[in-house]
Amino acid sequence: MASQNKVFKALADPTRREILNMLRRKEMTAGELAKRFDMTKPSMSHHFSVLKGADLIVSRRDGQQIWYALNTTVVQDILTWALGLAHESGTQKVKLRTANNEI
Amino acid sequence: MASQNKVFKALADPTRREILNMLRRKEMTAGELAKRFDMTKPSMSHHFSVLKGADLIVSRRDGQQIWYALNTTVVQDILTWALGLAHESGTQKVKLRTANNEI
DNA sequence: TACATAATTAGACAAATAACTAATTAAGTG
DNA sequence: CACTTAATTAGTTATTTGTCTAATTATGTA
Repeated sequence: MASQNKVFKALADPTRREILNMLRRKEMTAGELAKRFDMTKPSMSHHFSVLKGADLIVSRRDGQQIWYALNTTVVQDILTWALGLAHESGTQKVKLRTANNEI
Repeated sequence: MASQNKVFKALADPTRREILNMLRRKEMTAGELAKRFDMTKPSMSHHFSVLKGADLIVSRRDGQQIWYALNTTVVQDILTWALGLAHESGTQKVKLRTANNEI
């Protein structure tokens, strides 16, 4: 995990959690994302920067626009952390699968 | 979930995450917990209060001591949230089981 | 009651955070 | 080049957060 602390600090803000939610299905540009919040673009830029610093999102430039996408690897790390809490360690091994039995 | 925002704010501090980790296996008293951190008891008390406010821990008094224990229900809520992020919703249903196939 | 122990509450303060406006960078277009 | 659009960076400010010391509450015991 990038830095566990950066990840949890990033998740502490509701705007940033909502950004992650919006990126769940598809990548989006900074402008597209910003439009959906009642906040200035510089403020949104700051949130993108915090999410990037935590490795929760990745970005790429395409012309004038910057596309942001969820980094599911770090989300998996959060899951692993929460699983460690949820199930007393040592006594139980955990498996995490989809309905189709994929990892 | 108590209030999703309170939960994530509570998780944002490394001391509080460590407290949760220590409560993973067994409940502990405020004093026992406080001893293990390089911090005053009032500071620890504050962290307990934040964790309680987020419903991440529960407490009971036994004589002079207050016992704290992890509330695994809310930890499950965090898992559910992270699962929602990790797997694009709609296309996949998720199951979460232990090695013994318990829920 | 008087004292000790466990823990919290109150209040102060420095550091971190999230928001804004103004300025800047980068890319596209006439 | 001049201008527009997309986005970020710089700098300011109010609020929140984490820590401390001092005071208080609650319980147990001689």
